[in-house]
Amino acid sequence: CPGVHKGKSYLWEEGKHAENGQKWRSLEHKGPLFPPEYEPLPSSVSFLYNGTPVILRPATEEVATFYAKMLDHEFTTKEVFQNNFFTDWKEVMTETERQLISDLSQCDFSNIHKYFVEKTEEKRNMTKEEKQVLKEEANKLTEEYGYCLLDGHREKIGNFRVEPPGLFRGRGEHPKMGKLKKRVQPEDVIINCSKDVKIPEPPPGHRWKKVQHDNTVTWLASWVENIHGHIKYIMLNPSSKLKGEKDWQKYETARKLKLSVDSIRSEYQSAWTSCEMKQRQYGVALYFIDKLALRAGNEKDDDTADTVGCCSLRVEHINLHRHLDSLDYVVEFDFLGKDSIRYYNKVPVEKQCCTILNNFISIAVAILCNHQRAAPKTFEKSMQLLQEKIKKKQEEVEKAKKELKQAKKEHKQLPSEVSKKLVQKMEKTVKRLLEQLKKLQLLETDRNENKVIALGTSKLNYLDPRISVAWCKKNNVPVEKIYNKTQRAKFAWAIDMADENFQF
DNA sequence: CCTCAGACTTGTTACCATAGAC
DNA sequence: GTCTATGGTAACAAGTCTGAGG
Repeated sequence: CPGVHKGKSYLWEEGKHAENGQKWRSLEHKGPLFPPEYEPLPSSVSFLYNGTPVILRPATEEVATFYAKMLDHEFTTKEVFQNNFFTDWKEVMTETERQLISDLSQCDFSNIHKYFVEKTEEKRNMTKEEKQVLKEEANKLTEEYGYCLLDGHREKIGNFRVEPPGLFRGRGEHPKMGKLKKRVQPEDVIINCSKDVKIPEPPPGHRWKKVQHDNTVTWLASWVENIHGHIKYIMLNPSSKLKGEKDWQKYETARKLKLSVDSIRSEYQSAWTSCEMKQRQYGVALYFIDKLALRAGNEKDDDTADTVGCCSLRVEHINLHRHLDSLDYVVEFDFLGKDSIRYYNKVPVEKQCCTILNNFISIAVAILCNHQRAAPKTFEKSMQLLQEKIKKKQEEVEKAKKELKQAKKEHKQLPSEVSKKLVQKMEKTVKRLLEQLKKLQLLETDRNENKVIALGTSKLNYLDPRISVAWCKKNNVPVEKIYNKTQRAKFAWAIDMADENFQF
């Protein structure tokens, strides 16, 4: 139980740390453990191209072994995997190799594959004593690299090894499958530890990218991975005090949430009736997260598998049923979630929720349909003019920003009343231009939406004008703002009749 | 105010040791 | 003794979310 540790109040410590974001006071470790260097294949094991043995330089051969080891897996038969692999492999090749090896289908890795299968077999057949020796060596490494000293406590590290090179697999239909995950060098690694301790030694002949002493973060080492350009970290094991306390905190938050869950539920339910689309979306999304425990669903990069969560669900991911399996108002979910795991569920929901969803879906469909409608001739032309205006304004903004930067620089170098005035003037100009740009952009989206949604028709024929009039009166908006002269004439009856309390 | 890098959590899978079945 | 099921854990991919900085 965190919080009642050996007479020390971790609660108090946590509170103290939390104030300025400090995660530790002292941190000492030996740095990450690197995978062994590549061992070239024995000369008896040959790679064949077009049926003929070809000797590859070690770097090229290494990448070939990554592929060869995976030959048993289904994914090496996938086109995306093969293309990505071959592209990256060719980049490692020498010019001569690249000239020769131009077609993956002519590559025969089977000897290499066989070699590794035999090696695993050999390892499996080792005697008990040999296995024991290996085990002890591994233990020694864990003992040496697997622990750190955090605020005087010896803590287990979660992943003390740098990830070895290989071919990226990814999950689901990942567009980057088969790409080469490059070998990480000490020169790529940032070390994080405290100032007053022994700094970890880089492997002989190498240096670290950087050694820093940032106690507002919990990681011991980091590097940038080449597939997505994300940062990878060496962090503590979940058994550590640091992780444990964080976990505990998480559940405490959940307990607090319990106290306000009723008000949250009534809040999102009332959002269902909001006149704002955004609010209704918010209300339904939160309802699903609450009812079905869906993940939030953040925005994703394009070059990852197409998976979604609650907020990134698309029209094709749900089906609405008035009746299904003797139930009313059923939402049928079918989508790929985290790790490309399929989520399939049929959920009866409140009628109101179903109506809103239906509404969301019909807006998407309407847009789809309206796209095919020819826009008025004058529309294209006026939009073009508007876009030119926007472009011009953007250039003006850029120019003004540059001038502002320059003015700031000059003011910094040689501050004077004149230079200060200039900076202020430029700041004003930039602000004004930005506002103008925003207005133009707003106009553009407005016009675009008008194009597809054909608001005019609804406004004149389908929407009871008394609703709009009432809204105007209630919100002190002049009716002139929403109806022009002709429209006001047409709806004179409504303007006269409806007060702010009108209910349709 | 918004974006996005960075930090951290969550989840799957591969691998391995071990226990029980045969 | 060998085979196989099982459970733990290392590895690492794939999420979430926050806060610094433009």
